[in-house]
Amino acid sequence: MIDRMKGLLDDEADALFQALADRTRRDIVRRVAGEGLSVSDLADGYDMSFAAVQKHVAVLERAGLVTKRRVGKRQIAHAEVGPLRTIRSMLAELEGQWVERVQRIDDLLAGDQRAGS
Amino acid sequence: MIDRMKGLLDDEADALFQALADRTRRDIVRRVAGEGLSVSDLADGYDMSFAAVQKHVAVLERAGLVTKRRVGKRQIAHAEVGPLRTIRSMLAELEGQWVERVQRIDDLLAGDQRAGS
DNA sequence: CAATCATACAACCGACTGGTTGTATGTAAA
DNA sequence: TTTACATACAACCAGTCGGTTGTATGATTG
Repeated sequence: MIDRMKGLLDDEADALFQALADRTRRDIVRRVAGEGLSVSDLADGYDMSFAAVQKHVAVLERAGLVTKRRVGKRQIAHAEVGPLRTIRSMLAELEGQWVERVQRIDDLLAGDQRAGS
Repeated sequence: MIDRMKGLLDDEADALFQALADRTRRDIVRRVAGEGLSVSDLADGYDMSFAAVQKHVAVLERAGLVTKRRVGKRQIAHAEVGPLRTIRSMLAELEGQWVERVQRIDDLLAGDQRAGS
């Protein structure tokens, strides 16, 4: 594994953890997890300006956790589950000595879903 | 579930994700995962001052990811695996394969996912 | 077309972060 | 006790973050 690749992985991990290190952004991910929501609909749910919510969505988008799809004049945000699994496998690695056991549990719980990032 | 408890959980999640949102701190967790390491031994591994590494360890300690145990004049840092599992279950919740079940629980217990930051 | 709604983005502000250096304290060894 | 080593902590600095307001652009509706 070349050094540059490790840097990229670290960049991705930085972005993912940083994106989730804010309760509003975690809540946004939860709310767009099922069906998508427009940025305005999202913003209505929080006691802050539209622009603030928009910036939160932008952070999630840059981290790859959310994608937007334009529908008419609205921009619908959807959660991307792949990066979440990436984080979970990173955490599994961090757990170290328990990594195999945990991974086995994950595979069981994930069931139909593929496990690689 | 009272509102204050959700706030505490959010505080914990904020601290955990924030603590892991730095590659040096993730590396520290990796390095102390098996046997512990003194702060100086840790600091030798990074191209930054001892004080900087010490502050990273302090952040991990505040988040509960690392504990220190004094041995002689050294302070040995150990990784705590519990909080890592806490994060992993939070991520599992976010992933949405359990979204319906989780949503039902949330609706029963609180109803208000919206977090005024 | 004009008017309106949804989004984007820039500029600004206070607080926090990640690093530095310097100094103080505690423990061990001579 | 003196010396040296390991840790703690305060003060400082530049950059980032989470929020604000204001303005501009895009798409839908009258």
